[in-house]
Amino acid sequence: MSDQVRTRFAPSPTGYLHIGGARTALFNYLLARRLGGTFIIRVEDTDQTRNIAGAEDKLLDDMRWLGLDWDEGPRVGGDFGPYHQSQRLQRYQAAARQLLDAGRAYYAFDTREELDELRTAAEKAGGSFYYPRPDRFPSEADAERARAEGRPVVLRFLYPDEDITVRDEILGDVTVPRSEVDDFVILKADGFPTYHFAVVVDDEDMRITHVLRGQEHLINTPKHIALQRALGYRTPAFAHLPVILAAGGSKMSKREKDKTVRDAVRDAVAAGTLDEARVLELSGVADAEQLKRWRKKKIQLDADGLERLAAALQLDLPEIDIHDFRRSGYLPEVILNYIALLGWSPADGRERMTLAEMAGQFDLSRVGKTNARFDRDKLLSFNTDTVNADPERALAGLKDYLAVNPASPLQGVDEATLRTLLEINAGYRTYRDIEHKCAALFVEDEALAWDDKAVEKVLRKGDKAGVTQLAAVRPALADLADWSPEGLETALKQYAEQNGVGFGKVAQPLRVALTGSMISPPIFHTLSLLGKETCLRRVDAVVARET
RNA sequence: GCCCCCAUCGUCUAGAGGCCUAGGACACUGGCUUUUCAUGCCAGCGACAGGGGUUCGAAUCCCCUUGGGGGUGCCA
Repeated sequence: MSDQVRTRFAPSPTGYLHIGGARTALFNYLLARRLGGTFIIRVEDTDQTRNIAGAEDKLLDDMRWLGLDWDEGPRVGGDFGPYHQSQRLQRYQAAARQLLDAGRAYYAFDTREELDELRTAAEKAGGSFYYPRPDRFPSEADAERARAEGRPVVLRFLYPDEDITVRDEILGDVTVPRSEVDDFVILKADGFPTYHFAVVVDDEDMRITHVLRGQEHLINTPKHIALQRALGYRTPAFAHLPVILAAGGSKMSKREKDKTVRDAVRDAVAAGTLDEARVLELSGVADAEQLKRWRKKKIQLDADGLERLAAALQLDLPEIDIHDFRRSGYLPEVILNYIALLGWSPADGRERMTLAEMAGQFDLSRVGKTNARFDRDKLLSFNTDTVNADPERALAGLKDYLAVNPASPLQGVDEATLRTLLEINAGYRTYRDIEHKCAALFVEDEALAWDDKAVEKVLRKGDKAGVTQLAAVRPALADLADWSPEGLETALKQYAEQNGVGFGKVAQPLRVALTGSMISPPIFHTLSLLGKETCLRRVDAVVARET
C-alpha cells in the first residue's frame, strides 16, 4: 500500500531525552500505531560541534524504557536507512547538486564576521536580517577559488518569490509571507547539510507521510515546503504540537536545575552549612572566577556538578529529562499517560490509559493548539495510583529505580524485604518517597539523620516526657521474644493500655529514637525490620544522650 | 523591532451557535479514617482575558486591544 502511514521522531544526540521530545515521540508513535503505520527514529547528528558522545545510547535507552518501540531506525535497521544523517552525506550532496544544476541554489562565501556585521546592521535599522541575493551567482570556478583562499563555501537555496501556506493538521492554514524567509544555507562549509535540508531529503527518502513536531518549527516549514517543491518531492502532512512549558510559564529547560541549585547554594552558604571551598570542589568548574560567573548566571554548571551539589545539599533537582523522572521514581507508563494529556484529550474523556489504549483512539483532530504547563502534582497523582494498584508492577519498578540509583540506601536489600517495603508503604507516591521514609532502616546508627524539630517536640518537650517514656517501655521490649510486627503490636498495645498512656505517646518517641524523624513506616514494621538488637541499641543511645 | 501561533477554573482540559445556572481531572479548603508521614472517603471553593460587532440566541463566528508563547543561526 503506497499510502502506508509513516511517522518519525528525529532527535539530535545532545543529551538525555527531554520531556518535550518524549511527547513529540509519543504522538508520532501513537499516530503510526493508530493508523497501522510505521514509526521511525532518525538521528539528526549534522552538527558536529553539538553531538555528545554517548548521548544517542542514552536517548534510545530512554525511548525503550518508555516503551516507545520503533519499527525502523538505529538498533533495528530498516529498508530506508541509513538512519543517521551523518551517514547520508552523499544523499544531501546529490540533492544539492540537483538544485545547483537547476539554478535553485547558489554558492556563497561570506565569513561569520561578515554575516554578523550584516545582522547587527539590520537589527540597528529595526528589521530582520535578510541575505542579500547576488545579481550573478558564483560559478563553480569561483567556488574553487574561494576554497583555495580559505573562505567558507556554503550553498544557499534560492527561496521562491511567493508567500507559502502551510496546511497544518492542528493549526489550520498558516501563511508565512515571502518577506520573512531569505535564501538560507542548505549545505554548510564543512560539507554537512543544515537541518532544513537534511530533513527534507530524509523525509522524502524515508517516505515520511506525517510530520509531527513542536510548534517552534512552524516558521521553518515554508522552507521545507519550498525545498520539496524545488526538488520535486511530495509534501507530507504537517502537525505542529503545542509547546510544553514549565510551571512558571517558561520553556522547560535545564536552566531550571541550574536555578534550583544556585538558589540552594546561596542559602546554604549564607546559613553557613556549606563553605565556599566545598562549593568550588563540588561544582566542577575550573576556578573561583568561573564560580563567580555561575553565580551571576553567566554560565551553567554541567550535569555532574549539579548532581554533586544537589546531593550535598540533599536537594531534589527538578525533573526535566525522562531520565530525571526515572531516577525520581516514576513509572514510564505514567509519564506517557500524563504527557499524552498535555495537548491531547481522548474522545471518550478518559484520563487514565495504557499506551495501547491511547494508540487505540489517538486522533490529531483532538490535539489542541494551546501551550500546556507541566504540572508535577498531577503527574504525582497518576503515579501514586498506578504504583499502588499492582504489587508486581510496583516491585519491577522499584528494582528499576534501584538500577538507576546506585547510591540509594535501599541498595542490596533482598527481594522479600523490598516486597515488604512496598506493602508497608502503601499510599506512597514515588519510589523516592519510600527511600526517604525507609532510609533509617538501612543505614548505620552513626549515619542517622536527626531532625532537630522532631527531637525537640517528641523527646524533650514537657520535661523530657518522650525520653522518660522510652526508658519506661524499654524493659517491655527487652523481654519480648516475638519480634514480628504482630508480636510487637500485641505487646506495645498491651503496654500502653496497662500503663494508661495513649498509644501515640509510646509510638512517637520510639519512632524518633529509631529513625531520627517523625516520619517512618508504621511503627511495628519499623521495629520489626530494624531487629530487636538495633532497636534496643538505638533506644539506649537516645536515652543516654538525652538524659 | 518585525513575523507567526495561541487565549475556558491556580493547572491540564471538555465544549465545534441554543443540550452551559460551563462538565471532568489535579491542586487548594473543610470534614472523616489514622500510631507518624502518606493514602483513602465525603463535601466545598473555583473559569469563558477586555471591548466592539454578527445573530432571535455566542464560551463557541468576525474585528480590535491586552496578555502569553515561538521564530528572526553555516542549532535542531
